[in-house]
Amino acid sequence: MARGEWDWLDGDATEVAPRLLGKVLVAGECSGRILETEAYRFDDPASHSFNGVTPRTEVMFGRPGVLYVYFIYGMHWCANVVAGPEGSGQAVLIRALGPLDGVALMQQRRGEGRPLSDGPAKLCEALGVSGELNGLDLLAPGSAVRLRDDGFDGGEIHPSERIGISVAKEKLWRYRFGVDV
DNA sequence: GGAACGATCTGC
DNA sequence: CAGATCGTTCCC
Repeated sequence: MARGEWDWLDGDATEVAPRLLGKVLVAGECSGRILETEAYRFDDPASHSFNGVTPRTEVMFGRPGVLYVYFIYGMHWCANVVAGPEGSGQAVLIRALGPLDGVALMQQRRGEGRPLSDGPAKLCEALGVSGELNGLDLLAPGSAVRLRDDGFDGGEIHPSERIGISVAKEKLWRYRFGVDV
């Protein structure tokens, strides 16, 4: 992959997901710290990639560090970071952010009084992420959405069961910091 | 061509 | 706790 500090994205989703905690997701003037992730592996019946390459999952089988955005329940978008190795069909769902920059705009997009980014679809709405950004390179400096590492360390990471799935519920592939940050 | 269902959120 | 709401996938 040869991207220096992001080489670790080229690995199993269950290793990449905890490592994404604490990193910053930047979208235009808005940004937030990643506080919750879930891993979806290629051999995982809960993963979109489980049944192979389809028009939707094509991006999941692409390069690590790419944004995979999917549409769910007829109204919501969710954002993932493709993990590696390339062609293996793995991704990490971003489930929650702690708002950093552009909070006023995020609140405007979400609606007054509504929570900003404590859910996968909420954070997409807050950051203005939708299907047209699917396949974007999160590691390119000029991208509309990108990842940043500011050296933040949130401490201990707690694995738990993933949310909203009907199969493979026993896997502890949801990751959060042990203490609120 | 049709039907079932989904990595969610909201308001009742 | 159920409704909203439609793309994706699979089966006939």
